Amino acid sequence: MPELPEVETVRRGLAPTLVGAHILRVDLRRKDLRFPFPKDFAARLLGRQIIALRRRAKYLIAEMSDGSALIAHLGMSGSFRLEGRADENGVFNYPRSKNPAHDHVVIHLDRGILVYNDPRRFGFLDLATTDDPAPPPFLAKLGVEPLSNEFGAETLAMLVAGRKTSIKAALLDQSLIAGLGNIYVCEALHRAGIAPNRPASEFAGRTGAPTKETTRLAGSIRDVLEEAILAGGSSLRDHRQADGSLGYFQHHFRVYDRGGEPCPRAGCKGIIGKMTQNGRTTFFCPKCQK
DNA sequence: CTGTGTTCCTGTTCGC
DNA sequence: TGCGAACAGGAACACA
Repeated sequence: MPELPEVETVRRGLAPTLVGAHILRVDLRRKDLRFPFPKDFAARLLGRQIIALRRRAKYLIAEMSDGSALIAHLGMSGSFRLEGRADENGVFNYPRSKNPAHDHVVIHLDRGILVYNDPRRFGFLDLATTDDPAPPPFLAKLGVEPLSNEFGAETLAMLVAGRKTSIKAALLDQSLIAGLGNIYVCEALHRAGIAPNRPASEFAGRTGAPTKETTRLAGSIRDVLEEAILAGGSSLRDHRQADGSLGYFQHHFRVYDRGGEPCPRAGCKGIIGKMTQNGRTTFFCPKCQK
């Protein structure tokens, strides 16, 4: 589920409750997720107040009153949920449901309970502290934020220059552009009418000036992310009312997971195809993506 | 340094 | 209907 738009949607959903909340208790229900929890993880969060909830690429960052920060990556199947109803004594209880499978971390706040659930455990939580000025290496390696002002056709052209790999693999590389995943790369390439297996370096432009294609691609990336965030925001209410397993944006996909269906581009008679690139499935229209 | 294949894990879907 | 195989939104890691 979680690429940049999903993480941003989660951030917006959590922020009103988390920002300003104090951490009263942290329960780790296993010793690791993808990685072991950092030393004294729970103890170091205790008593802190969350003063901001930010997003960097697919990471959520909860900034604490003491300058430390809780960093979360949802991997493939991670999610946060809030259990916010107090009992008659004003105490928040966990668990409220009988069988909370894969609830690995339970953070008790003064205004609710934040639960991290992750069946596949590809996600992880980390803590950046004030004693250690160097940001965690996985944040330091991240490339440009695709919705920032830094990102545009010129930046994209520069980033792919000299790359021997496909444009699809380049767009998935988090050290170049940070936040795109398999779905939105497929979607952006379709919108831009670009074949996923073309060499990335073709989008560098010959004279340093971005080509029309590169400009179109940069625009498509921005558009699809922004639209997905809007749709995610509007369907978050549904997500809360239902019991959690509904995706946010899948009805808006034009190619992803639509192999065999007609291409939705106006006037295009193509049929959406499927191929594998670098071990990931690519969906594309062989007719209008050149 | 760059590019690619493997690996971690469980749940869901697919094909026989 | 049942059951094993294939596959899934990610990315660190090992290696060519």
